[in-house]
Amino acid sequence: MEELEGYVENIVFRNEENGYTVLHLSHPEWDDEICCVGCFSYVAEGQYLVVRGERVFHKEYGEQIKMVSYEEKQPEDSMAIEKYLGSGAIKGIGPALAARIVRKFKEDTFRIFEEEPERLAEVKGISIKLAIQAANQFNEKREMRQAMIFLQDYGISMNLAVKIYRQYGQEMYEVLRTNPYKLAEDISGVGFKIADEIARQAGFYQDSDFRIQAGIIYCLQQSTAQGHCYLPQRELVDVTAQLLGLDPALVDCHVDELCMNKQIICREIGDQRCLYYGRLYYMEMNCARMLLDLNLDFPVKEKELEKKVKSIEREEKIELDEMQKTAVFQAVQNGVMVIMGGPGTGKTTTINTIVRIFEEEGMDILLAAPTGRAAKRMSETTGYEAQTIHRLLEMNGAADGDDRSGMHFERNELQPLEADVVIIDEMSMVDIYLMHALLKALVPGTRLIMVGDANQLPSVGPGNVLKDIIQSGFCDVVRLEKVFRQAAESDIILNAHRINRGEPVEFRKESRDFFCLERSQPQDIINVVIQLIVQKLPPYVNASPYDIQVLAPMRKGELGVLKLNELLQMYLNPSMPDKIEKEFHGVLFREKDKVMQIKNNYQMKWQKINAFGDTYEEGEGVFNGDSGVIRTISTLTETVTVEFEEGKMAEYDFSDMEELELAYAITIHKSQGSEYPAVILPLLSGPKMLFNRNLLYTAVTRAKKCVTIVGSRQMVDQMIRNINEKKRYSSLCQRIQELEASDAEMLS
DNA sequence: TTGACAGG
Repeated sequence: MEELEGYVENIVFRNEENGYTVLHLSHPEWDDEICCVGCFSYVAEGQYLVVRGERVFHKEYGEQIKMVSYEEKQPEDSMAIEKYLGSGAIKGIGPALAARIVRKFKEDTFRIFEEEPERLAEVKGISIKLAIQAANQFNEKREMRQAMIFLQDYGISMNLAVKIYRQYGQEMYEVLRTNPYKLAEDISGVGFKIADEIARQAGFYQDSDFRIQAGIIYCLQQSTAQGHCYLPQRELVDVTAQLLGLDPALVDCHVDELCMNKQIICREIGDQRCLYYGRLYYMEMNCARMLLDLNLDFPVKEKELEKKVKSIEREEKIELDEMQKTAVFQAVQNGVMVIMGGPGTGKTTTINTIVRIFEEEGMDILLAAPTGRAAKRMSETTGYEAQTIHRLLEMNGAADGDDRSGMHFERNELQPLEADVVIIDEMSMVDIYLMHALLKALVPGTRLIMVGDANQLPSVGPGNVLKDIIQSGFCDVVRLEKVFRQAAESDIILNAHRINRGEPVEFRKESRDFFCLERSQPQDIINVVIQLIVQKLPPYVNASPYDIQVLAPMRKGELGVLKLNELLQMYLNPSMPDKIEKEFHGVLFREKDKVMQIKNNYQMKWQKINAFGDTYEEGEGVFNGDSGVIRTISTLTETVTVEFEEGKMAEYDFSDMEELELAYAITIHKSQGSEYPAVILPLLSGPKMLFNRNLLYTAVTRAKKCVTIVGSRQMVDQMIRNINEKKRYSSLCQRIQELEASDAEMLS
């Protein structure tokens, strides 16, 4: 970590929504300006800053400081004061006036501004009016600094303090005194917890109305982190009461008041009162409306279409089965449709044919997926450029961490996507936010084709978008069920289907691709895993140990990814005198290690190099979930070279290493969208929320040739019985059905 | 207890 101080010479880029800023810092003693990057809540050119951060090397923009924290500082010597005043920090005062002011008042300048502003007019060229105005500005900044210090006493970070001050200004003190919980409402980044702590310090009662209401809203917001779009009243009241340490009855009577103030929304589903955080209610509602509006009929001549499909089949040397043909026909005829299918059911072939048909009509087609990797795979399998939905919609300004406040999409109802067809793959990963954003950017007349496997892991964000759409029955859904892969009669596929149906898996003695080795102690499980990956499986599936993937449900714990990686590294890639190592954030990376990129990086350059050392292909972009092997580590150039699939070599600066993780073992979540010859699955125990049917299904279907579960059979059965996404409260399905019914009524 | 997305 470095610390440097200097003037903000110029602001190269600034996103006002979230503060993401690129700026140049200068100092009289430096030869060159230094570029700093980060989320600066408030900056202006001419400010004097103390910046702490890491020195990194950006491939395009060179050396820069990645800001970790910063503060504004008042300059002290007269040179610095003059520079500060003259920098434009105070309106009406330029370099010339600043010089004159400082020549007169020297080190006393700042005191004059604060205490005797009228004396500024003694300087030639400064009127009384300008003097007062300048002093006011100056003092505003001082007040801000005081406010910062005040807030920091409550344990509030600098960044939050700036946000709070920007929101309320001097009224901040009043807000803090009367209702600190307002902070949680008005300021993203201040949650109930921080507000509650401030309130406690300010002497608020445990059962104050403000506290209870803020608590209810907070719990509703928090429930979205569990994937809910709403909570039944009973459940909401119970969790809130628990959080606040109060009696449920006391909480319950506040719910109605919040509904009346429209702070939360209440709707009945069946005989159950459901409470929504407003934004989510409107999102579901709008999604339903937009989906229905999008679902136009496009009449076609079936004979001609059939002919076209035939000729594509001939050209591509493929043969579509009945369901695939149905999918193609529906795609052409409907504004909205869903294609569902597990791995190996021919989704790719179907998408390809659909793309070809539309292409021959000269239509504009856009392909996208919710993750970078899925998009990349879509590009590879279709031969058309696919991108993340976020990029498609030109996302802007998502801040780090959980703060989604600044995030928005440039493509929306005002500037919709210009396309005839939009095809989205891996729809199961799309949450209600993303769906809403996508739909807003589509106009009726554009076809929306959604492809996915509803049995995979649910989306990160709230909602059961794909399942709700399918269940609502408003559009055509084609289910591809026939398994084309050669392993059609394999136990992997059979068991995957059993898992889906909720039946116990069969471990047949004579099975050739689906095994369970029962062990009850973590250490035994680890030993078996190592034995499998080092000795037994490679010859069995005819692959190298690096092709075999260990998948674990969790990161932490005795059987977590972190621990497993440490051990597997020891056995698969032990330390050797000639292997260079580099520690980063407590993890040791070594040459020949199997690693994975954990963040989309569109700038990362890669090249393919032939046996003579010549580059024969190059490009950009490494995606979240891509795995590779460390080829070289250079302590001299401070770089790590990683070889990804197809010999793509990418060079990481040491400071980019936060984008890499060891990948002998990865979480099942991370494996979604990838396939491996063999999968080893250590399963023993863990939280019920996580150990569910989807997770097991996702893990099992990653394997092409062989699945080996090591651990508890009982846990396997438990997971199959544990359908927890049923517990995701969402109502997109109901909203669609309601609107569809009322549309029909209007027409009749 | 796990997770994605981007900007000069």
